[in-house]
Amino acid sequence: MNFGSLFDNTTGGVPTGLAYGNHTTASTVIPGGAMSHIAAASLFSPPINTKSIYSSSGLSLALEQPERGTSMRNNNGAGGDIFDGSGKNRRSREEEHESRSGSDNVEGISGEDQDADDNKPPKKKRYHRHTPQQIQELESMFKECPHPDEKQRLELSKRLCLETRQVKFWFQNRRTQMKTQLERHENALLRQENDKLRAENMSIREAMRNPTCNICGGPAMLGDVSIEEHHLRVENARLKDELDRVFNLTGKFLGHHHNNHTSSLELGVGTNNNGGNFAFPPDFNGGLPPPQQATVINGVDQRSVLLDLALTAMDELLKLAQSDEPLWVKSLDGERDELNHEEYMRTFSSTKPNGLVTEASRTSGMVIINSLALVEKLMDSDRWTEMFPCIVARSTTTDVISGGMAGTRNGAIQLMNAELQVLSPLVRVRNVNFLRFCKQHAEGVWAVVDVSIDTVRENSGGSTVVIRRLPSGCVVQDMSNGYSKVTWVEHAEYDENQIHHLYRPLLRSGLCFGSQRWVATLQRQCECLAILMSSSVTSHDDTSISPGGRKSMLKLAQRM
DNA sequence: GGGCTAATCCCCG
DNA sequence: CGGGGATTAGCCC
Repeated sequence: MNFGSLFDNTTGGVPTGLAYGNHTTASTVIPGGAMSHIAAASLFSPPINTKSIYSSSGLSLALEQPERGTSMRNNNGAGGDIFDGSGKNRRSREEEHESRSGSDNVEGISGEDQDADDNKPPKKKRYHRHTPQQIQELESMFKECPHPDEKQRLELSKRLCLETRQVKFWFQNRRTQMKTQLERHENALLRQENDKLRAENMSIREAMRNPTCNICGGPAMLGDVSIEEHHLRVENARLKDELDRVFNLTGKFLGHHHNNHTSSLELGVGTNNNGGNFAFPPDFNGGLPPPQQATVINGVDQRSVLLDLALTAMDELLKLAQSDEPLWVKSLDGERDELNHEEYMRTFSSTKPNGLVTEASRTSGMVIINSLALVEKLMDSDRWTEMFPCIVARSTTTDVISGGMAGTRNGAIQLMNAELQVLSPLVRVRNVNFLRFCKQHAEGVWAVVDVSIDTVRENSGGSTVVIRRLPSGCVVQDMSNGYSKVTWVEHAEYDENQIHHLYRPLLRSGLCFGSQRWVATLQRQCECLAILMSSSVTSHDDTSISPGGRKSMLKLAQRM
């Protein structure tokens, strides 16, 4: 059998054999003539608008060209002119196929016929395309169910006059095609993403070649790290310079000179003035518990260093407390004095700390407490914490360098650790290590000075100083009316980058840790105590004071 | 030569 | 046995 006979056999009506016509006569592939009516109508009428119907289907793309071989053949089957146009060539090709397929059935659907004629070259496929109508049906079926079961395939094969295996192949290939399409789509998306990232990468590289400052928009000369490093180097040089001067002073004071030092001592003193007006007595310990064993670091007695530190700090505090303009300038609200930093640097031969922000303020106030009691409170870490609950979260005396002289706090030097706080969740607690030195300057005149010491004890040299108290503290002078005049100086420096930006203005104006706050708190606490002391201490019906607060104040009052 | 499609081969569950 | 991956064959551009 050949296609010629198949086509000629119009009574059979259907060239269904198309691919397998060699062995499958019309009668076998399309049983009976029942198919002929439907098939003749649906399969062989030329597609009106094939493209619109199949444009979405990859498998049916080839069908967009109805003049191609398959369609031509189908058209021919419908009675069209097979010699029309290029049809002649195709016809001859088909004839080749036909002649081949006539005897070659290796890949034929009916395997049992495979060796019917074995004197022909095997494995030669015939070229064949399903008709647009068949494709359309298959596509619509595929949309509903990409995996038809056997029953569905059988039904479809009958309806389309295709072998069930053909239907099976078609669905298999269609799924493969669908998968390939999806992969292509994904690849396209990935390529797009890749191009985008590549462009982004290029722009970042370009930006890195010509860095601009995010803040000023100008060219950035240095990266953040190197700026920080630069600041650290400058600060380090400054500290080394200060250390040299302090060691020289220590040498003068103690009668020996330290030539070499590599101590990691960081001094919070902003001045290098010699203490001058204060001399330690030979028995500086004053009969009080002897100081702890001298700590020697790199050949330097740390105790002597601390003594000198205390002296210079006290000297600075007194000068700050006693000077007026131009060192101090009244603040706008008139409630405190603000330090004239330039004058300060001239007076104390200080250098401006690089990368740090300094805050210095001075406030005076009358406080209903006598100097001895106040000194006692300041030198006792527990009482000090209770006195300034909103500023000091916690404090401990870590070391006593000197207990004072003759049973008093005069000359007492101690190392303390404290957590300074601002009652705001925005500002974290600042941990400071500092030296506190108490000295009586005259009858009824005392001064207590604090100055930060960082890494002295640990000798680690690696701690980060967030906040450092430069010589700060108070000078208290007894008044005749039971009050005393307290002059509080608060001088600190911060790494502004480590302070919450909302609090920078407050810090700069001293509203967080400044002298005003210390004095106000001191006054408030002492007034409460005075009230408690003058009224009935046992009165428990004052609901304006919390039980805890009352307890705390009673404790303080009883100690006074 | 590469894309598309029908069909085949082969492996695996 | 069917599904799916790999491959082949044939055709077209």
